[in-house]
Amino acid sequence: MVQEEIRKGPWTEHEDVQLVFYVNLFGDRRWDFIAKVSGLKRTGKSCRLRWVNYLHPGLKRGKMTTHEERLVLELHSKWGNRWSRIARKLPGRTDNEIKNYWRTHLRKKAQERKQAMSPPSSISNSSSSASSNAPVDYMPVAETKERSFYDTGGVLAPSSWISRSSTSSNNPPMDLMPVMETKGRSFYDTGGDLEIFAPKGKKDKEVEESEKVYSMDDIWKDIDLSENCQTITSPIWNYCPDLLWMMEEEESKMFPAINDPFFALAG
DNA sequence: AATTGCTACAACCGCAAGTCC
DNA sequence: TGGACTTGCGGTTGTAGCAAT
Repeated sequence: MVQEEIRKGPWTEHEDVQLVFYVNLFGDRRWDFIAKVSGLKRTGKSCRLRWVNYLHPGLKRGKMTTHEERLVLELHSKWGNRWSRIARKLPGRTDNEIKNYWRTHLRKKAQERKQAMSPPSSISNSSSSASSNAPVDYMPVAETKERSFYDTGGVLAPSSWISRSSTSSNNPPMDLMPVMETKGRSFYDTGGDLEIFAPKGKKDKEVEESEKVYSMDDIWKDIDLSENCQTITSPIWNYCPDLLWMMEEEESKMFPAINDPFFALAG
């Protein structure tokens, strides 16, 4: 069999646009299907990841607020490395983002906290073992230069928007806008904007549980709020605000696959 | 100015759970 | 009911950019 070549590595802008288009068309569930019909030489998995972590319109970008930071600390101490679960409590943040943030920033904070709370007993001195094998990541952290991420009043644009030259460099510096502390509906809960393909009755216990703490009323209120205000969305949407109508116009040119009989099914 | 080490984050991998037939 | 397939999750890696030396 001739196996089709699978692309890996950084996504190009064109791939992003294409993925956004097809997700709008088919919803954000059937990733293998999307990967196939879109003509992207990516796996469904890869498409999903790109969407969830980068392209989803509900994504909040920019620095974690102190509120979010505190929340992460609290929830992590409660749940451990259940990143997706923690992410559900921070609308607009992804599990990946939180995971990364934890590793680079909060591990130390958590450890300090823990030490402050418990008497200084025998603290293991394995500071070099910042290895990822450690169970819950309360690692002793060697004395390092600490950037004051706590007192960033303003919002710094992530370097990826400013100076990354490869994948996302062409995206706009949307993070220069102030980050609003809004709580949008976590996209993990929704299965995306289009739920036509979403499996029914799949609401897990965790979500229900989380709703006890963060009620749907709150969530929808927040959505209203964030819709009225100018929500910061993922870059591709800022970059191509008129993406959808543009797509309609361009689709036949840009994505020949759209004319496939396949689309008759979905349309 | 060049080098080195660190930070930030996108993306991949493997596994487990869920769904479909 | 069980096997194949898909999706979701957590862990890990790769790399660009920046600051310190």
